[in-house]
Amino acid sequence: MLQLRDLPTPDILAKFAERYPIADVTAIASFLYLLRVASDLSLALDACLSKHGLLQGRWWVLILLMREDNLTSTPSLLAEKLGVSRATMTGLIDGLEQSGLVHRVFAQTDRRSVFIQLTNAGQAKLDVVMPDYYGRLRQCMQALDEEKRTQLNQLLSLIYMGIPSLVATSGSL
Amino acid sequence: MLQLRDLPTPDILAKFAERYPIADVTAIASFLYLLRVASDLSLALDACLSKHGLLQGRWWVLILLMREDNLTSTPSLLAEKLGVSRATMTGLIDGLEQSGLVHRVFAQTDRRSVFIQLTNAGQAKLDVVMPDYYGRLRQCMQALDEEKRTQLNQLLSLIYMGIPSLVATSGSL
DNA sequence: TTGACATAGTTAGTTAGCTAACTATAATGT
DNA sequence: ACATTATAGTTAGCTAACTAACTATGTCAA
Repeated sequence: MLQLRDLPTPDILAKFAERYPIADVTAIASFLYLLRVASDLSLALDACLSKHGLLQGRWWVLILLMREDNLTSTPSLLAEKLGVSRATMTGLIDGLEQSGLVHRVFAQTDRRSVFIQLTNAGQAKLDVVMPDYYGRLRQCMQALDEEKRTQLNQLLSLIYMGIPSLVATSGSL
Repeated sequence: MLQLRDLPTPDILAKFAERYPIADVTAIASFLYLLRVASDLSLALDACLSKHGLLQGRWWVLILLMREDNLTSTPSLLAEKLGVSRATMTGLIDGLEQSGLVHRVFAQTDRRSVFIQLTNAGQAKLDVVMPDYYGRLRQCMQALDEEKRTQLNQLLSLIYMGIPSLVATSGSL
């Protein structure tokens, strides 16, 4: 996401702010640091999952299936919940089915539709991966007490609400 | 990065925590929200840059060049600073050179090496893109005063220091 | 009831990243 | 001096994402 290693130093920010006076240097610094921390977290998650032979996309599909009471969903719903295209979901499911972690069940009611079901092997895989992931995440976040976590969420949601103004065509929104 | 749209609801988290007692639900919630906000910010940045015909990777290269006093660097250094492979940097530079935003200058001292220089067109492009980006970013972050930004940076750095324990093979680090 | 449109899933082709291998050049140690 | 090793950049081939187009099926209204 933000692979940039060399975040701007204060003097670089000052130099850019001189040429572009609209620059808000503390906004830029916080923004870039946020992207950087999140990006490194995502890479660390990749590394954690790869030890179990999983990639983020496929892992999320398993989790979404486990959320369902009958461990079953459809490619369209999964794609929507995961925020990927249906074409991408086809590929994710292909990979998971080849590994035996999910299987396709053709629907009787709607012959266009397919149900994707977590297999026993898929549940067993999660039963190994999730405790490892949760344990590591607990350690990673242990420096933040409950108050700090709440504070973080509040700050993030302030930024989140500002996102439309980063992308908006003009003053709308 | 984290494309997941459906963040877990409190009851889903409770269900998972019941099966996996090591789970730290507030840690999980903050972690996922951080990834989610950062991911949406990155997508918004993509959208902002695409209006100017740029992609994040190429844009960062232009910025890295502008940081240099002589507007010049080498593919290896650029790759290292951007955190991509040298092969990827070759592709980024190819694209920028075809757009006339940078050009390659062969080094006399070391005949293996190439200098990458920002062209006038490249600087002109930045002079359009950067004020737009900086202005939008200022708006996006305006809900956070200086104190909140400092707070955010501190919370992020606590998480950042925890990343090694997310990826570490065992108790080391 | 049937023609137009909508929906579910897949396939094909593109893209931007990666690793590994390659060419050319430089540096180093015996 | 010269064989070995390291470095700079590129090329080739892989992957996982995307969009667009396609097949099959379902829905709905004139």
